[in-house]
Amino acid sequence: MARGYTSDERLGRQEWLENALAALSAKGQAGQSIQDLSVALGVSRGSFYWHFANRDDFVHALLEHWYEEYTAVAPVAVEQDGGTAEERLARLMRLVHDQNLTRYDLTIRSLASRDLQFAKWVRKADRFRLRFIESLFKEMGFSENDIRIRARSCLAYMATEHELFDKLDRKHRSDLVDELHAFLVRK
Amino acid sequence: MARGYTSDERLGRQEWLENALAALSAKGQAGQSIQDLSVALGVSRGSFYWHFANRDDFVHALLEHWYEEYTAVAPVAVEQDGGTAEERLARLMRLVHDQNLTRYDLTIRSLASRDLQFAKWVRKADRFRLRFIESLFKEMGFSENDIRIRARSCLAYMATEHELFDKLDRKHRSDLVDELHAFLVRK
DNA sequence: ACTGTACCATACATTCGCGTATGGTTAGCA
DNA sequence: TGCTAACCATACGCGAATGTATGGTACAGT
Repeated sequence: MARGYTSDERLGRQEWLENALAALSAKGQAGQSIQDLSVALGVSRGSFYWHFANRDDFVHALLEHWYEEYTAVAPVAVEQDGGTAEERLARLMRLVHDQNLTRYDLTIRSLASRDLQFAKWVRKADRFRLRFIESLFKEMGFSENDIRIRARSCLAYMATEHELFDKLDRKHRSDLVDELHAFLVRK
Repeated sequence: MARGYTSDERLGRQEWLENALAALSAKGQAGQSIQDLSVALGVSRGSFYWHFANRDDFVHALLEHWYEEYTAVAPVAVEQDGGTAEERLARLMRLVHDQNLTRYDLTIRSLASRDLQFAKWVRKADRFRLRFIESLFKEMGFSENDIRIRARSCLAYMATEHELFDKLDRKHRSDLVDELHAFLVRK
């Protein structure tokens, strides 16, 4: 009683998902209960059960949200500005780095490991990313072998640079992305 | 009562840790309760609490076990056979791939995300791996820039190839490691 | 003013998981 | 044969988390 809503504090389903992603990644494996998530978003568990039927429904929605917002968007944004394949690859790498699009990868993979049905979203994302990067190297005229190894190097690096190198030296992480690009497109 | 032990079924602490790693990585985020772990190892929770004081004690021991058995061992095995830096890098990459030394990386990182104290083991492993790989490229005579980018590419690839590429095409994963080596040491 | 819709809080009931206490089984050793 | 250490099972108490049921607030439309 007498809590006094302001419409700013009320959440839609998309806001729930996006904020939950941030909360999950921040608090790690702890604080992943519905109670903890709710208080992190400033609401009660009643809000959660309004938007989601149960925990599995929530996780499934979270995976789909992540796939759309953090994987599917990148190639679209990169392709619409045109340019050579090298330029588009450079823009992709800069985009992924600058927007930190892989920041939730670990959290998502950890969540998805609970269930084979969940894991499908992750494999779908992996396949999608790899196919797109490979298409860029193919357009540059590399051999099948070169396409495979360069695309996979690029994917592995971009998917883990945040986790692996953030704490080691965060100053030059941005420059390293550009240098990696030069290294990968070298004939 | 009347269960009838055979000494094969009884577990030491190290066996507990090693088998728990496998169980955790197999069952994912689910089945990570002490109950689930115990039944996966064919014992009851009483066995767990004989070897470990509580859950945190177990996780801490698990991280230390993982660091020693899956990270610290590799450079030792590689260095003792000598050879050029290129040969040692090739042996390292083959060793990590063939023994699947990074197979528990994701599970470990997920566990370590619970606590800052836990996360120190992961960062220690990341630093250890990177320093060793960098030392090999340094010995090959690469510039500081080349050392950074090649060592990081190597580390990122080896740490994730199992997760990223296993389901895509497992037939050629082994060849890809050799091709990556050739790509990374190219002047 | 009235009504429906969207969103949220709170109070249950129930199950789950943790940690402890206690007793039991085996192998080795004297 | 007796004793001890290592290892395990089971039962118990308790707090935590899940899902549900219910009532309440705000807003938009009429």
